[in-house]
Amino acid sequence: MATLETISSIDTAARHPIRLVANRTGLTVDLIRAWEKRYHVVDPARSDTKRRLYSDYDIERLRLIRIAKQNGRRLVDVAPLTLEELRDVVSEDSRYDSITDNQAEVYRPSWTSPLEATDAQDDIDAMLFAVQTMDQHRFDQLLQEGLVKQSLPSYLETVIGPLLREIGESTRLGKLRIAHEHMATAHLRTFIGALRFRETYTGGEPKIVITTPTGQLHELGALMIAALVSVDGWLPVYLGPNTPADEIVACTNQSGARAVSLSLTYPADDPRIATELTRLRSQLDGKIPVFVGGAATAHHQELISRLGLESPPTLNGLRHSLNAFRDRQSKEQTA
Amino acid sequence: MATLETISSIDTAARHPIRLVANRTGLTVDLIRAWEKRYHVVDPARSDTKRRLYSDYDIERLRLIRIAKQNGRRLVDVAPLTLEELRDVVSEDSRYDSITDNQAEVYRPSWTSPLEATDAQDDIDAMLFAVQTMDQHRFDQLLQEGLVKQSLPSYLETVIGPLLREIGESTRLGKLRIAHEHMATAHLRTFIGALRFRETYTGGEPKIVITTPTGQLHELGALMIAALVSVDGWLPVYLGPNTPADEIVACTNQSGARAVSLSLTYPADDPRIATELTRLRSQLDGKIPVFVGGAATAHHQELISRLGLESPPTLNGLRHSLNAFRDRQSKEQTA
DNA sequence: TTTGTCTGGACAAAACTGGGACAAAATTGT
DNA sequence: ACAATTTTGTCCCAGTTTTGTCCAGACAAA
Repeated sequence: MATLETISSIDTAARHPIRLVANRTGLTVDLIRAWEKRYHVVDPARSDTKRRLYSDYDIERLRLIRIAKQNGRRLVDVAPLTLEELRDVVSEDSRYDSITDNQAEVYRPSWTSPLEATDAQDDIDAMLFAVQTMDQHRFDQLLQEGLVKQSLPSYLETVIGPLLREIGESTRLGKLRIAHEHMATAHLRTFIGALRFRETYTGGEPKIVITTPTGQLHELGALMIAALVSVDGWLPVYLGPNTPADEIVACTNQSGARAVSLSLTYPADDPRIATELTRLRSQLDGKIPVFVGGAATAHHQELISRLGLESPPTLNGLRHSLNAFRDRQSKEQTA
Repeated sequence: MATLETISSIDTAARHPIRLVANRTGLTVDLIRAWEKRYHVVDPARSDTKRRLYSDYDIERLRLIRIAKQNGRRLVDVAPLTLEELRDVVSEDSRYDSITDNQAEVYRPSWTSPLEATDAQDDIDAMLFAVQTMDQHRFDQLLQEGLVKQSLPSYLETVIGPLLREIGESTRLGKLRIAHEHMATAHLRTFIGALRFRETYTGGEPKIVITTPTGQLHELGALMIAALVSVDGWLPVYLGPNTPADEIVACTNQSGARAVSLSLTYPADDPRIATELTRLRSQLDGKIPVFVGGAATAHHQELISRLGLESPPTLNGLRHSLNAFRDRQSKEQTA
């Protein structure tokens, strides 16, 4: 279905110079040539002066191989595969990857490998510095580069989330100006928003309404959730911040969504949170679960459990709960 | 209405000397000539004494080629392309810049309707329908496709702007729910935000701080301005909505921006608009012009003229004012 | 006069190519 | 666990192509 469409849309015309291929794939020029020399990973056409000319097909191949390598495959093993086989391998690996991610969460609570830990903190520090110096371009660049190093879910959990918290904290402490925070927020909004388009849309995905309730104006948490769940094959119906409970209900009904997720961050003690959550739960079909997340959930534990809402402690936990819910549902349907 | 003027918003009249072209494109005078000599990148008209005279069209071409080069294209490959082809190439490249997934989702088929002149209203209606039916995917698709048909400035002016107004109006009249408006806003935020990345940063661009003052929570107008001015070689320092005057000043000073632009939309009668604008103008270096735009400017004409702010009536007007300001400045500098 | 632009050509830096070397990292064998 | 082997990323070289910059002398504009 989607695969066919994807394949057919890849142009086999050779027209891209090696530099552009390097840009797009994140490989170095040297490496691309080395792979060709040793394993004939690709066999680009040539210009009349022997310059390499790559097709979209070649680029896709290189991209997939790079990901496969990152997942632990050896170049010798993946080099001879066709594009379709590569796709299979990569998607299989990423499934496995996400499982180990979750297990890792359970097994090692906080002391993630020293390498990864320092890496993430280094990245965050570099980003904070870019924000402080108002170096927008550098900030965007760092955001992009960071994503290359790991899977989207772990990136959101280990880098973007902490970054957001540190920016908020620094602003409160006066280490950053409000203007810095605004700039960073605007760029993060654009960056995370763009992530959602990376996932494929086939039409069959279960939908989930994602927003923040009335009074909660910070949307980045909700947006992160939207990006995250689309990785696992949900289709987010993203409503931005500050949506009244009635509207969430109406939207859920009209779109046929099977779940709702809300992000609560600031202000944490807004009394509207209680009234909105209560109204939402009472008006919404009981079969539709409501997930809440964000820094402000801690202030509302009692209410949340009384209303029967779910509040997984981390993004990964949310991801887990959602997938479990979906699997349970699809099992019930077939039975 | 404005259709005729804006569609041909790229002027083919030849009148710019080579120095100005160099200033605007960030290329050197020598380089522009070399490109012409070797690849006929542009073919400027000549004065009666053989001076080169470039049109806006030529400038746009040169800008795009510079960006294409930066994306890894070779001059030989891009030199013979038409303006439209160049736009395609550049937007394709910047979309795939660094590592992205899934070609199918964003790959633009080349068979888009040749009917360039189809009424913008048709597009808007289709988009409104997609919003009403909560068909997010269709909405995104329409936004993308619409952009192919015309230049970014005219697209913003003839489609996105009117679309925003109609969505707002329809929501007020009850034809759309708040949820619909929220969904549309969220997708437009992502879409317009992504547009800014089409332009590349070279380091030499003059900066302009863009935001909305305290109390103005709608950021799309400001974001449109940011996308627009980056087309003309400004580097927007975008701060999102709701920024206090002090912070705007601080940001302008730290970033070394040469201008400020504010978007005023809703609520139009917020008294904070007056106080914030007054404070901004008094604290800001007098040499830095402040441009205001948006639906709410009409309510503050008297204040605006009293403070000496500029309020061009349309996006295109803003564009022209800004470029005139820059050209005036660069002339003063060389003198 | 002084400054800027024009043409044409020269020159040098940058980028690409094929080939190979080398060391770090991963894997295998014992 | 340790050494041997293989895999893999990076770098260097010399030769070619591509691309940016500079120069000289003539002319035009301020």
